[in-house]
Amino acid sequence: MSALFDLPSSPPVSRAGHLLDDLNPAQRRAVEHAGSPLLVVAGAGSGKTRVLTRRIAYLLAERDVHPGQIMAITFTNKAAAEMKERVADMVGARARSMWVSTFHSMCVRVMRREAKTLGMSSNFSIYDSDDTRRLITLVARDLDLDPKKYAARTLAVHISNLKNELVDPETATAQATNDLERRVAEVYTVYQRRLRESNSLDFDDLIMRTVELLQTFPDVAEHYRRRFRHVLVDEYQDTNHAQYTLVRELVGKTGGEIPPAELCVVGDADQSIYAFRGATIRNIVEFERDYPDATTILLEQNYRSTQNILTAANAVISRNPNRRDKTLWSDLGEGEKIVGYVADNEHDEAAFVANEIDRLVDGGEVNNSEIAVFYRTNNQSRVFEEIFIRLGLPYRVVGGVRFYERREVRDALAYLRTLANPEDTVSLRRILNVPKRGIGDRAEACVAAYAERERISFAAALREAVEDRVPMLNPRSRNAIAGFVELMDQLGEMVEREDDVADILEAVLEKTGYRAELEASEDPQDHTRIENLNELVTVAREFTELELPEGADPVPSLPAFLERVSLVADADSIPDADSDGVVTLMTIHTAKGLEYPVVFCTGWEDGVFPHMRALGDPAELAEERRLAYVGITRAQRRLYLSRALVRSAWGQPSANPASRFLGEIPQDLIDWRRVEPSRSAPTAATTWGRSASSSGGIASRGLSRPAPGKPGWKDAPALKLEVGDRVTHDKYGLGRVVAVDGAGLRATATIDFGGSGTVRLMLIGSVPMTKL
DNA sequence: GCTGTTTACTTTTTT
DNA sequence: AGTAAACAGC
Repeated sequence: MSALFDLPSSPPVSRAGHLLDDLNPAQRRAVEHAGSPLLVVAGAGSGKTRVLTRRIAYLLAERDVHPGQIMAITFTNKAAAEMKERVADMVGARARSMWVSTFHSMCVRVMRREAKTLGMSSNFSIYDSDDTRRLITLVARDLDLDPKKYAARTLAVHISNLKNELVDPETATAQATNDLERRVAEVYTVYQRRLRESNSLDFDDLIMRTVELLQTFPDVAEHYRRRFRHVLVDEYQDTNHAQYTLVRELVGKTGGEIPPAELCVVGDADQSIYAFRGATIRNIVEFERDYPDATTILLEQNYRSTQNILTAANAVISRNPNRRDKTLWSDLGEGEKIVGYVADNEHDEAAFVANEIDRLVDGGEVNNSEIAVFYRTNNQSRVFEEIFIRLGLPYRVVGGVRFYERREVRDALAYLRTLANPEDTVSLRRILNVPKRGIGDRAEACVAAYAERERISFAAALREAVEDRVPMLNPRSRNAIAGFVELMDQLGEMVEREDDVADILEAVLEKTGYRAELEASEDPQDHTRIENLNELVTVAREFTELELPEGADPVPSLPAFLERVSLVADADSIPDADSDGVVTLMTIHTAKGLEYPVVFCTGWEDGVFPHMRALGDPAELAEERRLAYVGITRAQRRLYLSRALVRSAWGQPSANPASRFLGEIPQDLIDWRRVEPSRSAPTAATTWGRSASSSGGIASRGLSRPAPGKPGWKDAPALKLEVGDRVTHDKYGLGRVVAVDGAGLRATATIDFGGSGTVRLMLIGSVPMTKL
């Protein structure tokens, strides 16, 4: 870009004025603040990105900061790219020497550079959650754990949590107090060893090991502290303990060799919706305690939504305990009322949404791309898709099964990863017999056992197998393995020659027969798979072509491509507001950070939203409420809230009470288009499953579940309860059933007793409780 | 070693 | 209802 901006001695004062001109006083203070650590509490829609980018531009223009001294950390690649672009728009090409990246890619960058220090090779693979789960499955099998009692996924979650807390395997072992914890520690220990042997790091390792690096090697830490004098962190409420520590290590301490870097974090505790992934609100809440001389600035003016929408959002979020008081306001006027709708069932709800979209678009008020439909869980998208297809309403679902998680894409990438890092055992074993080439479980186990015994890598053991040094291996398998090794060697030559990734990938698909197998298949799904693979080739092709002309980057394309692919999820696929005239469907989680003129927030039912799993736990319920807050605040002009009286889940229909969050919104803000039929009116018994011709009353009480085709209850619970039933308990008093689980002897009900809390009770035997 | 069948399990998922 | 992984039988 313009060379003008590259001159260090030209920070015209007028530019600074320009940088601050259109900011409100709080935003301006956040941009100008110098010295002490700064916390910007930025409510939804309060111009947080604008503050961050302006602050960076201001540092460069007004405070003589060199771009190379700036590190800005985000959570998504999309956010990083956007920030980089917006800064570049203001300051030009100088922006290129800043580090603007996600936590993970920042750590990869550091780890590649310092790999040797930690005894690793810099071509390490990065394992995503699927690879992680696979490796844990292998480890658990080796340890003879009962896969039913210790599911790989559960173990993975526990290990991930330990890593997020920076607990190493030794500490985990020492701290384990019960059977589960001991098992987890055991698996963790072996898992970590296997990762090391595979020259691989999982997502959590990227952070944890970088922290380890900085803490163990002061000179390394010092190098980065000298370089980065300004650290900015976006979405601070989403940081976990490891990331928090990483930031502290980067910034350094007062009284150290080097004065601490200037830290600026931006976030909103009310929008923390990733606690289940280890994010802790503590980091933002306790910022002032962690950094005693910190300054806090509140951004409360919202530039996105009308006041009615904000009032509703404020009302809901204010029910959360222990929160810093913050009230969003807008000068955009009250705006339209929020529209409420009570549907008979989920189909009815979808039909309402579709009709309403039709009406709004026909009226010329908005076009499809300005409309979004949100739901709590991905499976709720189906009904909307069905009706949108029927009506010919163009839509796009964001999220769900991702491109890079598709089986065929992962298989292809596993080949590439094996070629780039032969020690990557998980990838190697994934493709060992894909497509089928006669190397079955039996043969694989033999090789694995041999590798383990000889303390060599799986890849090395395969080569030994070709030489017939692996015992118990039948000759047929041996030949199959020889063929596989030969194939990989051929492909390996292309890697040696540093051919383009796209060419290597093409060769993989051809020589392995992967594509041929799919082409021969009758299954229509396999047709889609071929298309996905072609898409992957295109991505690879674009990648090489994109990298070459721009940077004088002599990096071979394979490792670079793999890194990009493992760290770039395709959340970029969210259509721009002005793109192709399509309605967007997604979960509320995915919607964070986005905004739409018209928002349909659906499924406001206790058990759906808030989710059933959250009902029993105040902390989880608070998170659901933040989710509600996020959902509401995505809307600019029009907000619709809907719920269904009956919704089918897991094949069985169930009647759900209204979401408690609905009641927290001042009712005068809501224009109810349709309400629940009055309870007192005698309602004809509703037939399950039949569609909404009747008034769609509440599930009648006492109507035991008709189980056609299934044998009757062998041990019927003493009390038959349905979600939504009201009960009175001798000890807890009045309550409402929020969930029913299990059958017969194991039937339990989760009951919200209001002030007395939510309790899960067995329904067997004499229950001190009566149904009202 | 491969394939068809049964069984358990289903929240959210920036990397 | 739909899936993915474990299991049984060829």
